[in-house]
Amino acid sequence: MAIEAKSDKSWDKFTAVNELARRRGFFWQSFEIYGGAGGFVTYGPLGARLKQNIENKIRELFVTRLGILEIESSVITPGRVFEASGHVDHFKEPMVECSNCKKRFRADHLLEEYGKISSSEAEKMNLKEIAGALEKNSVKCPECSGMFSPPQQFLTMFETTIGPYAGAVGYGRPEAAQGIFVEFNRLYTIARDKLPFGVIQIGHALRNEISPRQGLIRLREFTIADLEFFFDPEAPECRYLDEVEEEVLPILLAKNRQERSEETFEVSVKEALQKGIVRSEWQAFFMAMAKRLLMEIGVPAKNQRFIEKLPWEKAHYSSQSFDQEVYVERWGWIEVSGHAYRTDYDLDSHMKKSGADMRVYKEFETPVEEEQKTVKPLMARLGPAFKKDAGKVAEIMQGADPEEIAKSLAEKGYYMAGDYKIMPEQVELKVQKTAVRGKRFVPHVVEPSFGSDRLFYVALEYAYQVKDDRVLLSFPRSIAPTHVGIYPLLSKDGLVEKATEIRKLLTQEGFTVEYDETGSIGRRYARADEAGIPLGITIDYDTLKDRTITIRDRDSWQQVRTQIKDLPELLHKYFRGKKEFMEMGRLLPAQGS
RNA sequence: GCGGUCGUAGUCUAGCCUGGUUUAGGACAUCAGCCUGCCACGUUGACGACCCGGGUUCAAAUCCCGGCGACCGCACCA
Repeated sequence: MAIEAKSDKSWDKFTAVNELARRRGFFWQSFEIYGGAGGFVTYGPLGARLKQNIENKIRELFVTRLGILEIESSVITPGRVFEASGHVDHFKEPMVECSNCKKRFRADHLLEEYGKISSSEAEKMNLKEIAGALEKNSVKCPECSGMFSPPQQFLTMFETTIGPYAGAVGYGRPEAAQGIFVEFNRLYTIARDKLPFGVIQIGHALRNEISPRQGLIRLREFTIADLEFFFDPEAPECRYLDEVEEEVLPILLAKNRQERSEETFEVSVKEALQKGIVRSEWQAFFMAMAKRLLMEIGVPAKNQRFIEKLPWEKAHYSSQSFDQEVYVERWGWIEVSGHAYRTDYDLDSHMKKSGADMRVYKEFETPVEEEQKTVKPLMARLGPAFKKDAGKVAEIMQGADPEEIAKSLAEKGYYMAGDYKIMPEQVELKVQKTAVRGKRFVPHVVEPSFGSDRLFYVALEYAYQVKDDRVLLSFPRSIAPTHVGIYPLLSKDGLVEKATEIRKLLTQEGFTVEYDETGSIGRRYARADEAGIPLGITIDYDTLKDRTITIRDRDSWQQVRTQIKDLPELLHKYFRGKKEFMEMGRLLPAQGS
């Protein structure tokens, strides 16, 4: 318990939160009966509900309010998808181990530092080449000058085969984003061929972390909320910008980070865009939304910041990245969301790999007149000249660049179509004027990506409070896993029956309710505070007389008295943030023991 | 993966060094009563543990080895 735990020197919030979480059923490490497995957690009843509530906040913010489309795709993904996306190449690291001191190093980093090999060069090398390069440059262990073991690749994606066929390699997705990109064409149609539009997916992702630690902060299986927002790079304006312009973003710039400065500077969204700190309006918009999301789950603005990623820290697909970080007691700043400008990288890669056309068509406001040279083979002349090869010749010419044909005919007096010599009189050169009404292009993407488990953790940590040696979880009311507790003051004289009635009334209204009649009333309040239940309804003898009850506030422990019949409406308003606790009834004088 | 520290009921912990004293002790939580007119009251009782495997020994929670897991540091974290 918190009371004893506090006197312990090793006490910190992380430990306390994890302990409470396990005890009260928010989450715990999975597979405990088999000794546990690192990087996997089970969310218990309260945790599962809290997590859903947080994820529903994301939905409310993006799906409901902005009309972002939500999809759900599979975790297991054919290998080609992640070959195209670049993950197969980038999600593994060549590592060497010093055979003397056993320290492990990234082989490519060693080559960059001691072998004067550029990072792009080092990245392209295979294991043999790396081994060779290490030897050639006589790279030794920087710690103890020992020799290295042969380099090995460590792939951080979970690999499997799809069906019984060894050749059908599949991976557990390390992000939900690719599930959106691969379905782009269909989604674009469903969005009725209009940009901009966004698609979100909240689901599990897998990363075979070398050493997952830190509880919920780094898991091997976790929930990610990836939002891919597609827009026309020539029309990059964000239509909701005015809603967030004045929102202040605390930003730690890459150039300051390189000077080892931790100084964030506060800019409004508007300024950040004007000064070019954030390059995309949509990205700035989503950063502002992310800040609001975190505030809504209980993290004050002063404990949030955005850091710009250094070039080598950025994901392979990103042209500008910011991490949203939240301050937690144990580890300092931890990432809760990433904001990447993915440009057209992913769609372009899938186009190349799959052959599917993922461009969208854009009509110009006014059609553009374009002059185009065309070559028309005159079959009447080609026929007699080439006999049965004439068809083939015509085909070659139609595949060739008309400009080149014209140029050759003009300069040399003939044109070589493969092995065939074409004379000017065998073709008709024309300049054709066409009205080009639009063009095809690959949309750009900005991606906000939230780690659901980390949001969950920070919500828990920020809700954690100690008041008079009692623990309470002060969740914002909109994410509280349980809405109201219902308590008969005593378990006799008809109070239980009355309480049961009220319980039924409120569950039918859709509230999540915890009914508790065991132990003293104080104990039940304490239990409820620890589960983060914002309101408690107590049924006492006056209830039987005048049909009123008391509502108790978790955070202030104050009580108001009100009519049972008003409860449903009052509670609905309270949980939608349209009524405050003190407005729900007549305040009762503080009751002490 | 490496090094250090550690692993006893739901939670926290005593015992381990120096093997037998233990039917493994306590606190809190939980459950069933009694009590109780608003903040972990009191009281009676109940439930409940030596991470897993092997070894040493007449005897292992205790000593040794291996595994798993946790925390810290190193490395890693697109």
